[in-house]
Amino acid sequence: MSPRRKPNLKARPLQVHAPVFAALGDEMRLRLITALCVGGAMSITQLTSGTDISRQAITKHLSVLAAAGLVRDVRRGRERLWEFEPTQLEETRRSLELIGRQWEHALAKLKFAVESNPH
Amino acid sequence: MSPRRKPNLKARPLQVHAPVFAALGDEMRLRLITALCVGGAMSITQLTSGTDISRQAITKHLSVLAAAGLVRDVRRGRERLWEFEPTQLEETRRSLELIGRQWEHALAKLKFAVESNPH
DNA sequence: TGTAAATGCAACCTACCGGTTGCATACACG
DNA sequence: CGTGTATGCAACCGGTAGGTTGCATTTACA
Repeated sequence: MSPRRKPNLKARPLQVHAPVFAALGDEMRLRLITALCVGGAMSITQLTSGTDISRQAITKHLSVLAAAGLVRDVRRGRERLWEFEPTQLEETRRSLELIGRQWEHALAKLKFAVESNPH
Repeated sequence: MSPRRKPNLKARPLQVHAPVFAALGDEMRLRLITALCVGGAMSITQLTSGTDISRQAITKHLSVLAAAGLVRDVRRGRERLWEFEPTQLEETRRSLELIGRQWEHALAKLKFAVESNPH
């Protein structure tokens, strides 16, 4: 018997991560994530300054990121601070890792089949 | 001195991965990737059967994935086989990993600042 | 050689996405 | 209490993404 890999019990289909990938699929939103990640929690106006688009556009981007669970907001006085929320990103990253492993596994199986039936 | 982390020399900004994330941000395309990954190279018609959308739609999705470097095609006779191309996906996965680490690093720095200036 | 299968090309349509502008609202602070 | 700052809400707009349909082209094979 070939050494059997431990089955991944909570193997949710990759498709469930589509909204997260879609949220990440925009340069400006990736910049926002980076900013929040290295700079800590920031307000909308803070995030807007330094960009060349309007505050409303930034607000929309933050909404998309929040809907995907990548950031969350916390009210403080009259301002609304946004902060990076690492859990969802990490989970999505692991799903990519899993795909890579499945690929290696498929390759190994193919190689085995070829070797055991060369002609 | 706190133990300094080895600087990541080829630290391309996260934004360069936006097209890859955008390509991954669609359920159907994630299904296609999964299919190619576990099932090996497949033709367009093979990939179309089992879905409820047209062959042309599948072709477009494959083009998007190919443009992002996630799949590649190889002609064989009158059919065109598509196969998963793991390199780009792995690189993108590592960029997510990096973000997570930057976040942890920022947290640690914040904690240090708070502890060394408690009042 | 003729025919059906696999694919390519192009036009078209609709919905949504990223962005703007204008105005309303909440609230810190002198 | 008034004023400026930070934000919310909604309408609007152009472009493009995702899908379809129709027809042309290539090629395996009887």
